[in-house]
Amino acid sequence: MSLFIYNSLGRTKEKFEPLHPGIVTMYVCGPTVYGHAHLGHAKSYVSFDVVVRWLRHSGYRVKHVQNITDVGHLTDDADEGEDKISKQARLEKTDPMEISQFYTRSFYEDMDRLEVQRPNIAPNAAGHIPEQIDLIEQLIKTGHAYAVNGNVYFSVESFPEYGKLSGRTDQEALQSGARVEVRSEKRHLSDFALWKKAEEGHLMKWSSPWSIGYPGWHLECSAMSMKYLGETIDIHGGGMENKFPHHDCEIAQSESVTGKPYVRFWMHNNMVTVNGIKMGKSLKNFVNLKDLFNIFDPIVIRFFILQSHYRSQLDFSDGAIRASQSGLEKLQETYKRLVTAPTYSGHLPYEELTKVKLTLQTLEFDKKIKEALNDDFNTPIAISVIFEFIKNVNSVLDEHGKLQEQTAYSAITFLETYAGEVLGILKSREGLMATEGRYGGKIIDEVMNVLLDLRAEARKNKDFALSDKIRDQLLEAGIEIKDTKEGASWSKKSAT
RNA sequence: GGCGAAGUGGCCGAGUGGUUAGGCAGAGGUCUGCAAAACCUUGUACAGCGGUUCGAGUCCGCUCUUCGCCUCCA
Repeated sequence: MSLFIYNSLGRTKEKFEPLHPGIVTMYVCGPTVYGHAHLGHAKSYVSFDVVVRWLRHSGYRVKHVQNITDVGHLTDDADEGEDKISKQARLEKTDPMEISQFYTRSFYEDMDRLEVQRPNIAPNAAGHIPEQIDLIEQLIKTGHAYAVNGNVYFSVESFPEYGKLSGRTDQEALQSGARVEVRSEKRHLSDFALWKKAEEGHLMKWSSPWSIGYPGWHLECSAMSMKYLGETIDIHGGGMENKFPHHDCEIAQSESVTGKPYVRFWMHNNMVTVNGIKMGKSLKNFVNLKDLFNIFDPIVIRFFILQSHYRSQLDFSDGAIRASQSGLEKLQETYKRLVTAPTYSGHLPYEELTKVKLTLQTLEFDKKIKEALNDDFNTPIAISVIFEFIKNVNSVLDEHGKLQEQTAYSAITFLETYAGEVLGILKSREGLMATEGRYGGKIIDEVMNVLLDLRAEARKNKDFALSDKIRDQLLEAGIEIKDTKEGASWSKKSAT
């Protein structure tokens, strides 16, 4: 069974084979660190995290590079020429470096909580100025770039394929709607900056052969991708909004220098809307992850994201997340039930054996879920397979109250592999058994066992007043009791 | 204006030429001392209008609507 990936370059699903057998080189556009991460970051990085996890699960060594953009892109508002990080630094009356460090840490905090595995290499743009200057020099030398007044521009006309990713290939047509050209030092309106001379008061600047200034917006990805992964990489991921101009510019810069394909597979994830509307700074509807995590468990957000396909727009709403939360709880509960279910060795009576074997036949589920993930990382389908599976697990446990050892083992393995290792939506066994954290989960477990024993005894003596009192009071304390065939169990009720 | 995506049952959200997506919510039932949970049953949805086809949410055309990008943005 082969993996097929939708390649934005060509807009079709293509069979994926890495350039070098066994090793996948992958670059994902990272965040600009001038503010806390929001829901859009979550969607992007959770999606690509599953890509990495699935490739690794499939046996590849994945070399995953994700940049940190700490050289701010230019802002478009009144503070002309000032970049985002400089601006934020001025607002916060501090050093740009401090800003980018602060938000870099904040970013990883949030990603960690979302169970996003960290990249192998996380290079930052400010730390790779020489590499970027070097790339510009090569572009000038080969006639693809020119310097004017301390600025350097890439000459779009020198790269006939410019725009091939986004489909914006006809540069003349693109210009036709534009206003009569303001006298520009650029040779062509579509030419883009590789190096900008720093204006008065610009905080982040470096010396270069052309001026004291800073690199253009698109350069860092090309420079760092080629430095750490080579001239041609297997996968480059990013948000759809970056197709043009960012990714098209990357292609132009890189391929002009190397003469080789820059990226074999371009993957673009789609955007988040909030209650049906684009999430945008101007609309003031950015959903900050730190705020969101106060309301919902980060793993619920992760699950919510993976319930839709990475190439689809995802609409965020309170109701939708709540629905996901209920669904995920069911999955977690079933896993817990499975892990704690009594098992027995030996054989089942014939009719039970056939039933259990048929219903918990994991091979079939294994095949289905592999097919889904190999089909352009179709996580919604993968999740639906997991739900079918847990329904069968519950069904068998409802009927028998116990599982044959081998069945239990393969069922647990199935969940831990796909829901856990690949999708990252399963809480660890320890996390399920105890209340999280440092407050002595183990002790609480033991106290709960005492309470549950007492209640079981009360029920046995038909002292329902007492047993209900225990149940009701625990519920008030946020602990829910469930009576199943395998005995009573408890779980923390979700906050909402 | 240019480039692109999409309109699916109460909600979210897959799929795609003929067979159940899945989750949440709802209804009925089983189980239970009661409840919760779980399980079983239940929903004949694919924007509208034409066309292709033995057969279309699924392909084609038109219409309507929504959304994204073209300016920093995941």
